[in-house]
Amino acid sequence: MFNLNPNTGVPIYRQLMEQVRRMVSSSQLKPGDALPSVRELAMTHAVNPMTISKAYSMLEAEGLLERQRGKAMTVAGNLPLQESKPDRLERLQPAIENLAMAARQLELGSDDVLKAVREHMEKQDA
Amino acid sequence: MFNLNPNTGVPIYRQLMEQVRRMVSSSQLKPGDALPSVRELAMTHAVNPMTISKAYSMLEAEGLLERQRGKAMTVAGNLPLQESKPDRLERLQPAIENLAMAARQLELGSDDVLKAVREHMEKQDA
DNA sequence: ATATGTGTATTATTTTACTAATACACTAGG
DNA sequence: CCTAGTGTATTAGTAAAATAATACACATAT
Repeated sequence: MFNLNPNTGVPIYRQLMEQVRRMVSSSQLKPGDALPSVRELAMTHAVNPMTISKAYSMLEAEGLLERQRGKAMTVAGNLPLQESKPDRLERLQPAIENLAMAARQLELGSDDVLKAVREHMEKQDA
Repeated sequence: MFNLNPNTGVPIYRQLMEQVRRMVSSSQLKPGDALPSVRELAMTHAVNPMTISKAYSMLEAEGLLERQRGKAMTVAGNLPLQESKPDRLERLQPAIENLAMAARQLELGSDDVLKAVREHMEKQDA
């Protein structure tokens, strides 16, 4: 469900927060949906439970998740159903800027970059 | 010349290392070329000089840079002139994978992603 | 020689991220 | 009631990242 890589330099709890935000934004996680348990995520990603709990707590502080004693964390109920495509494209911008910077420094033109992106995403769908 | 953002979670010295590697790979930095001085980079990016020095030292340990006492750091002289396009595309992969993951979680299709990338890169060239 | 420019070593401090091992409060099902 | 499942608090420790303030060794141009 999530993709947590401890070798990117990006803190694990930050990776998780960002990915939850995206999936809520696209309604792959809808209001009321339960999130994977802290211990389960910690197990499958070989990470300390408190690292997961930290991400969940910060998302609750943001108002994105709701906490109920003794039960699994759920997506907050007072959220717009799905963000518009422009809003989701806005969330994609940092990844695009990062890609564009790398391409510029590698002196790869938009044609080469677009081809590489297309090939990767088609492989993904298959 | 470089783009160092302290808010991404990625350590500054790692950002710098990666960007130097890319520009050497594309021969925007050629063997013998001097790099910006530690103090200059530290000033313009509001960063501690030792943070820059750490990146330079690690790149020297990699064999990418050469150090000469009292003089500026230079690109090592024993490097292949420019990496092939396939090799540079290989270096682009992490940025592509990151973009594809974000798109998948945002439920944005390849058409929308490609359009957004194209628009961003065209704006860049202008 | 002197001044200015390299990178670096040193020492100390602060902040952040992550791990570890327990224990607690609560919910739900048998 | 009891057990297994939630998230969390607690306390402690380790490691990484970045800052800060000096000081050193060397090169280069004046």
